Parts: sequence; structure tokens; C-alpha cells
Amino acid sequence: MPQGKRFDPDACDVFHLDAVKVRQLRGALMNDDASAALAETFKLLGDVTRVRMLDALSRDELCVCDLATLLTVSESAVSHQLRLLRGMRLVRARRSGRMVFYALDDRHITRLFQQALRHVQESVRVAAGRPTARVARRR
Amino acid sequence: MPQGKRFDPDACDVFHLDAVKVRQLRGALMNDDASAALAETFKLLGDVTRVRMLDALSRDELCVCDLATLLTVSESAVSHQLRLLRGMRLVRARRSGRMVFYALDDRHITRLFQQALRHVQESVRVAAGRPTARVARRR
DNA sequence: TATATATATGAATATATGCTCATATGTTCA
DNA sequence: TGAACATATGAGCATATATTCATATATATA
Repeated sequence: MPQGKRFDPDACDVFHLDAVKVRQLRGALMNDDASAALAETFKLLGDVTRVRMLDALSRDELCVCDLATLLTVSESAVSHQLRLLRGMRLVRARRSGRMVFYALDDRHITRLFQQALRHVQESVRVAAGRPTARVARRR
Repeated sequence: MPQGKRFDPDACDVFHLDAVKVRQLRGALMNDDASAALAETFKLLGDVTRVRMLDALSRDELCVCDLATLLTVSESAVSHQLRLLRGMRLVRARRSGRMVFYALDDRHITRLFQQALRHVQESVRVAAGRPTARVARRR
């Protein structure tokens, strides 16, 4: 590891891209707010329980109890997760007597799910359908 | 908390949905494999560093070093993350001499990003641009 | 072959996160 | 008002995860 040649001692000697490309890239990258917001959103979707909750809520409005029973998760756990989802405005709550009904509050989520599902299904297809190519690529 | 009435002592007394609806919902929900795969994918996207890496790679093929320098992250950290992304087939590696160039290996990712960005931007717009409506909606 | 460079990876650590348990809050009804 | 119920929430715990540091592997070149 060479030192003193760059501001970042951990970085390699030079950019292997040409300067123009680098500049273009630097300018093209999304800003920090955007990447942070994206990561935060994906993180929220990156949990099996929440995925299942959102899936259920995308079909029907549900109270906490029904949601918990339907998914076989404790009501407390569901409630905690709903709090997160509420905070990020993915679901909205509607009180009716003692019960609180939750529903999807974002029309993008369903599409996002579908898009991701397509990705996942394709991955599975590729992994299963082309074992030779995969092994061959692995040295 | 009443006990003995249901298999799940933590659950409320009854489904508040009717039996038909419950059956329909149960059948409509995605299966466990799907929800697990979805969550796994979203989890992979739910990290700022990886989001930025994928963003950069969506514009151009990059070697580990350039990626690290461009994003101001250690090469080791980048390498670790690339391993994950490779494992999930979101990026592919191409060796050229000592360097290894990485590129997006999934055409869905970019769309997923765009979709999520739209969601995020709308959230921001709603939160910032409609204070009255937002306050009104809050209770 | 020896050395330098680029990347990969294992171990350790600090932090984040999801769940449980106990308890609080809010609502209905006797 | 008090009891029962539905939901919310704080604390604690166990696990997961992102980064760093040290070291290993792979390639190029002298």
C-alpha cells in the first residue's frame, strides 16, 4: 500500500478510469440524501415479517390482531413493526372503537414488490437452469 | 388476555374479518419462499454503501479501487460488500490483470431504484409540500 | 524468483435490529 | 366508575451486520 501519493492512503495509486469518465461519474451519482433515503426505504422492506405484513395489507385493511393471527406473529411484534411502517408512511392507521385498522398508504409499494418479485424469480430461474455455466465460471 | 379459546394465547378473541375473507386472504398471501426471497433482496439494497455502489455501477463498470475512491470507502469494505452483491448476483466480476472490474448483473435493479426513488421523492413532497394536509391527517 | 500491486477474506468489534416481556394507554360496556 | 379488551411502547436480550485490521491470494513486472 503506497502512501502519500493521494489524499486517501487506503486508495490505490490512480484512477483506472480516465479523468473525464471520473468527472462524469462523480456528477452523475445520486446525491447523499437520495442514497440515504433509498437505503432507508429498502431497509424497511428488508425484513420477512414486514414483507408479509405489507403483502397482507396490500390485499385488505386489517386490524393489529388479525394481522398477528394471520401471520402467526405476536401482536406486540406486529405493533412494533407497524410503528416503523407508519413512521415511514408505508401504512396508515384508522381507529374504529378499540381496534385500529391498518392499510397500505403507498401506491408504489405494490409495484416495488412486483418488480422485486420478478427479479427474484429470474434469479431462481437462472440459478436453477444454468448449473453448468455457473460452475464453469467458478474457476 | 383471555386464554384457552384459541391456539395462540397471545391473539385476540376472534378474527374480526369474516371467515370467508380470512380464507381468501390466507390463500392470496405470497408463500414463505417468496417473502423470504423478497426480504433478502430488499435487505441487500438496504444499506447506503451498497446503494451508492450499485448506483455507480449502474453507470459504468468499475474496479474495486476506483469504486472505493469514488465513494470514499475503504477498499476492504467495498470488497466485502461486493462479495455480498456477487453472492446475490446483483453484480458480476471481470478480471483484467490485477484488477477486477465489477458491473451490474441485473437489469431489474435500476428499475427498482427508479421505482423506489419515485416513492421517496413523493414522500418528501408530501411531507414538505403539504404541511396543512399532513397536520390535518394527524388525528 | 522477488517485489509491488490489486483484491479477497477471516477475526474482532461496535452498532443496529427484531423479538419478548411487562406495562401503559385508549376504548367499550356493564 | 371499573372491568375487559385492543393496541402501543419501553427495556432487555439475542442476533445480525458493517466496518476495520491483519493477512492471504492473485497478477504483473523487474
